[in-house]
Amino acid sequence: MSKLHIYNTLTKQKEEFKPIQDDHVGMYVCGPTVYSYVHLGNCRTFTSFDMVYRYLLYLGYKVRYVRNITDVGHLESDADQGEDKIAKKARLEQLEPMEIVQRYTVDFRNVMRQLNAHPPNIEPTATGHLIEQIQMVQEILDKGFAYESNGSVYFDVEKYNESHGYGELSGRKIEDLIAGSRELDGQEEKRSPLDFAIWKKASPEHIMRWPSPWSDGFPGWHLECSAMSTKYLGETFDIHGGGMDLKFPHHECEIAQGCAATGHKPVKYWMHTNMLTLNGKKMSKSTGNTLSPAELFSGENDKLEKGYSPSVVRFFMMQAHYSSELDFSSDAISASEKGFIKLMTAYGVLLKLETSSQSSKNVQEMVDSFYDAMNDDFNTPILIANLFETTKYINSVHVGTETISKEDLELLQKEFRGFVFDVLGLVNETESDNSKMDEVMALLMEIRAESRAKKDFATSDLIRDKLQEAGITIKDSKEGTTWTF
RNA sequence: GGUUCCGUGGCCGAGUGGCUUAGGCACCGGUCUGCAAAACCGGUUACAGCGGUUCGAAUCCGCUCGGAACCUCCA
Repeated sequence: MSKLHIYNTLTKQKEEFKPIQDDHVGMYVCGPTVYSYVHLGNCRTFTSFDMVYRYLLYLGYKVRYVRNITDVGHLESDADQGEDKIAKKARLEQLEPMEIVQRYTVDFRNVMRQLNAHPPNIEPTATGHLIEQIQMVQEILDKGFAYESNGSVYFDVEKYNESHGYGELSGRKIEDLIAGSRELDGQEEKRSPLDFAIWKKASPEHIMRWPSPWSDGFPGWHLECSAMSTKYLGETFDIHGGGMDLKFPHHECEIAQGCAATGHKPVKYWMHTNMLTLNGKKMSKSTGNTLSPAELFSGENDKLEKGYSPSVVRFFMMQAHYSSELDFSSDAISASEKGFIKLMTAYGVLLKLETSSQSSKNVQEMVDSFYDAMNDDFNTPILIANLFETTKYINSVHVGTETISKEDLELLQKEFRGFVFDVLGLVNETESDNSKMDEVMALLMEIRAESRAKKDFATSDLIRDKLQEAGITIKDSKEGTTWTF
């Protein structure tokens, strides 16, 4: 069988995945800034990494998955003299910053739970790690890669570049960056426009502030991830993930901070997920081009005629590779819903399949194809294509044109279930565990069968049509009648 | 303006040198059915344009056109 390969955005090639420490994997993913409700684009990234996490677990790795909550520190812009996003929103809404943080953190966790994403093993917050961040600022200062200016501390990019090379991840050259940098207000404290704050002195009206050796202030843009990933995963860990839009400058700065503080690169495999677009453009809070999960699930929005369940949304996302752009549209999600139902129906059939002395197809090869797809840089669209090929086989066995042995059936049930539910993280929403409902339906099926036997099709069709209106579909076959939502 | 990426059939979306007619949705025909639905079998539509490399390119190179991300917070 193939081995897991990951496309490393640092080296720009697929590499065999070899954890630093035996079968233990450390994975850090940049989480959301909780200053407003998460939108579907945010969810795509976290759903993609949830799939990565799930597959690593499925392969038997012991994974420590850390995903932060950014509740401080991202500056609005340099022009704002360091006004904090959280603090700004707080003033607008007349709330305490931590109240804002709490509200949107709860919303975020709720949405991710609906999407059936596993919670991370550790979900650290920036405000909970001020001491670690201050220590890291000091380390970088001690190593000579930062300087203090008027109470703020800046990372010295040009000095760092002399010994380490800045821009490796994003493919940028420092000369180009200098040439392309814009003159902005409030930068006179910096030696170079490329330098970035790792500690920022708070202006008098700034709400979120902490004491430090340099000033009452707050940590810089990129420092929290470096401090927290180091604390929980060590100075060098296996996988660091995030959205493509974080590649520069955020992740570039993380690499620089890590190298400056410890002398070596912090991450072995960098992974970046691509954007979910709406109308061909990136979803963005600042431009308002967004669709919220709640709107999508309920259907209460001006973009869709109906709502789609979280599993359908998840399936839709999994039908594209994580590194490709994915455009959201009503037609696309609608097509995914039908495919999703087909897959779930096939799973139901798989559980009840009758066995023969031998299989008419090579089931082991099918199962291998699931692993091969995922081992090739988590290629979920190929996995799903292979699952649909298997679906055809399952249905053929059901109608008797193909056969399966007892051993193969057990294997296929285990792995099909594993990849669909454990790896892709889908939920079989068509499943009913309501025994009362089953009894009522059994009665209706019996009445209908009797009407059909008496050729009273008016009654049988009435039952079928009314149930269809209620969202329940009847399927007749030689073995009897079944029903699904 | 700079950096990077993309452009696949009616729609979504894999594939990156030769055999995947990927897969899903839609559509058409057939089997099954009291009629349907589902399922199964079969079919239709393709690699943005132009030029080059090659025995051979959707896949490599160049140009043109179109789109996206980053260069300011952003998943």
